[in-house]
Amino acid sequence: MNERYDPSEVELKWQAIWERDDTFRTPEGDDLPKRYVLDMFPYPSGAGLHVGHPEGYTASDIVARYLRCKGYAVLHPMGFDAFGLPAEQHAIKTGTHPAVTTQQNIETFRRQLKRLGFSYDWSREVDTTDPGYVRWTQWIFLRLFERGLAYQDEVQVNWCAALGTVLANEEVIDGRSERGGHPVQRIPLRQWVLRITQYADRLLDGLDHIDWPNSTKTMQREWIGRSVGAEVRFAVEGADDVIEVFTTRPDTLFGATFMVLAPEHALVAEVTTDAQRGAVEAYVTAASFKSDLDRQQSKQKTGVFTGGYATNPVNGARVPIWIADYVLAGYGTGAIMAVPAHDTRDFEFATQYGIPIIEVVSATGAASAEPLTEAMTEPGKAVNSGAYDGLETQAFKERITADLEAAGNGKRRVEYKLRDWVFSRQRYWGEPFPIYFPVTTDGDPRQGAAFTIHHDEPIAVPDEELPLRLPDLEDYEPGDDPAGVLARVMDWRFFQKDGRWYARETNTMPQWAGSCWYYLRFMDPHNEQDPWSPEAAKRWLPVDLYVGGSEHSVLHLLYARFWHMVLYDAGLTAEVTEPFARLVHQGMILGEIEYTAYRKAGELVSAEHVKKTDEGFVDTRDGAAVEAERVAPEAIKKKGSAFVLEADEGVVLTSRAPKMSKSLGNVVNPDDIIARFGADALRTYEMFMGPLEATKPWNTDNIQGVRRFLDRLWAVGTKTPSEDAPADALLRLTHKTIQKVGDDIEAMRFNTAISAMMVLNNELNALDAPPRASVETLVQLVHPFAPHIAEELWERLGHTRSVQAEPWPEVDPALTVDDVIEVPVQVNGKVRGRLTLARGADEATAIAAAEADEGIAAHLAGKAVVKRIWVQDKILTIVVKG
RNA sequence: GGCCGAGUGGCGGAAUGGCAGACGCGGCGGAUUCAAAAUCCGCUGUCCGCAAGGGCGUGCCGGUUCGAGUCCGGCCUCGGCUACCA
Repeated sequence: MNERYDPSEVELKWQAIWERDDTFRTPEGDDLPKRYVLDMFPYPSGAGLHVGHPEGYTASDIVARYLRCKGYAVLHPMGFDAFGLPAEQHAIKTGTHPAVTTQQNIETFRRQLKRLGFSYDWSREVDTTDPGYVRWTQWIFLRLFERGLAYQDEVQVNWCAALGTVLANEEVIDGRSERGGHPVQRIPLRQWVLRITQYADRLLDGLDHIDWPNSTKTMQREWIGRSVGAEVRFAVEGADDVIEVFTTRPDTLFGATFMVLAPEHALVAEVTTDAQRGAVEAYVTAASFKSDLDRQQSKQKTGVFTGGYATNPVNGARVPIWIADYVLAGYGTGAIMAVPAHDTRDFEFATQYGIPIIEVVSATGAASAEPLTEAMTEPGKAVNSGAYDGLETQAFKERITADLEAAGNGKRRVEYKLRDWVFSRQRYWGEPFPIYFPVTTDGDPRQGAAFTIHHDEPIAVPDEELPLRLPDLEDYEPGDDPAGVLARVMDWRFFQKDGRWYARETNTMPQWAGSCWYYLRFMDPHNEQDPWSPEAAKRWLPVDLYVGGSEHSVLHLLYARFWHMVLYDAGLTAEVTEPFARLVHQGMILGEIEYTAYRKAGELVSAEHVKKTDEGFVDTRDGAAVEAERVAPEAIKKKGSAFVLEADEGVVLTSRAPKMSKSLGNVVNPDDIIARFGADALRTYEMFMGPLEATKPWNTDNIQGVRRFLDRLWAVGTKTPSEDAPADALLRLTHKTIQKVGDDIEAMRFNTAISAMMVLNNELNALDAPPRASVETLVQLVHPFAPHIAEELWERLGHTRSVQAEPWPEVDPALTVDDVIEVPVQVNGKVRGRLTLARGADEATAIAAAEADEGIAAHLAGKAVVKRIWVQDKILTIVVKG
């Protein structure tokens, strides 16, 4: 017997060898077929890797290693998405330059990733904050700018004057800043915006041709939110103004009993009568202090009558105009025709303010006898609609849209929920925009001379001057200028050229910028002439497998697709329209399962009486507050379908796995796990936990089981093997295992692949001298999962080159099935016996054998056989009666 | 409210419409040991039974089928995402 398995010794040894031999360098040339296997690169936070990271990374690493063995040239790179707020906030607190913090964090991440034995080609590492990378991010921005896809606009932002900063929606609570509780107002601020809406239809259509999870495609479709309807023009009474509305239900035009403008709508002041002006202005001001979030969360609808009226173009009816914040300025035209009978929101509003409700669609084609009690939003037949009565909804929509168009009162219109993408941030730690503006000044603005910046004349920094670098700062605190931190850096901001003054853009790009194209840079990361070469694009695009969390289902994946399409239009993507051909999301890893008991004033309360509310836990019987208390697993037993306290069986507990979080103190650190069990055990355990896509609870006891598997594998691999061919049964098991593991890797069912390997391992472990052929096959199969132990055993089995360089074991299909099989026999749906038959035996043989079987015959005795169903090599079913 | 997903032993989980519970954890028993850890072997859904054997079992109700964890319809519970988009 050889020495014990010491993971850290084996793992560090092989990591050094891989590094020395450059084992995972991407092959040059294009003689091998290619596969591009990509992970979503991490943000290198100060906390280091958590156990969620290695889950997706291990999955892709298994596929990458497997594909190399299958004869593919594999591109499997890693990098860092390193711009972002935490480093900037750290800088504000400590004065440390974000670049310094970022580099430290990257080093930690890189070390941790290497310690897990991932087969990345580290020579291709990218860091989005590296000026050599920023240069090309800026270069791509300029391509967008040239194409008219990047423009400036006044966008409503959450401005907090007290903090001197623009806040994200999540940072605003009840109209006040999350930090400090200062008032926050919606103000328009000049921003860079990307015209993603121009690509809405292509982004939608492209989804039909990619192998992505359905849920993700659905989310993107809903995010884009294409809806077809009509634009309808309502003339304002007593003025020349026209209010345009967008509606998906032009067939309900006869039921429009009021109109609503968003408080920000341009015509609000125009239509308001003097009598109503005070109330309207107060409402508009109040609305400007509410965030989108607040508006949506308030349950009750509010609004004010403007005093003005418009005319319904189809019947000349007089329609009162209201303003209300349930109508969003940013969608459609910012104005609606309200049809309370057939829209839930309008119904609610009309009911509240006593506005008439006119039914214009009914299921039967006859108007209802009773007043409606809720909005009827289903299609049906038109009523109360003049000449259109009786028309089906769909036909009505088409007819009236055509009629409106003919009369000049409207037209067909397509709307999207998707907004253009606000692409600037008032922060320091991001890519500066390679844009500057002419300045009018009577002196040197850096010395305090007055200046005017002509933002309407943006000028691109020439490509050859990129990258435009960030200035170094002493102080990263946001200032009182909404234009951003960089606006204070006068020496950087202003410069003279040909005797004229210019000012740089002081906004920076959002974190998404770098992650929108990193998969392209990986193809050709050291190219100094171009962001990547046409040859590289032709060789590697598209990404064949992209693995990452479903939290990026919409934004990152939509933005990256958008940029890719723009770059496609620029002729840079080798005619590949979609960047990520196949996408897989790894599931979340939760903390260990916890059991919770509840106490009210010290007394235990059974869980069925406890309900979680926003304030905490309460007793549903009297509404009293209840405390949650964690219970150790030893103090628990199962009773029926519930868990109860062993000491008091009347007390029902709840069991659930909470998310890992610092505040719960249940975060598992991969470094600790590697120290105790080894990287191979961690990798294999994370794959063994369950299906890759599923949310799964962590359980440290279970990793011990995987470690035992590796210990036994070590025992098998270090025994002196037999040079004889495997016995028939073992040979067949070996081939079945090759088949299963290969199939499972391709379908990314790693948990069942591991269990198949465990079965073979257990068989081999029972032998004193396991046959070499089977042992070597097992080591090869294990290699993508637990590469270090596999390399070590492969070497000990007498091989001199890396197991990664070996071709994947061949399956003999004839050996993946047995000659003699056991076939169950059912009588009336219950298994009553089993037959041992030659594979391929016919029905007559099976029936004869079944009837000869004593146990089965007993169930047939005295009964009439109604039917026999013989499924070849699977099952024999006999249906009897009587 | 909407969308997506999931409910199977004490636990994580297996099962192209064809033997439910593979594999692993935990538990119980045994071997080894002076003893323990580690390791190895056996048992382990549940109920009845000394046993042979049998009954019941995949959240609930119903359906399709010779046969349903799997397909269909209706619920319940949990999780994630999203939320007045006219």
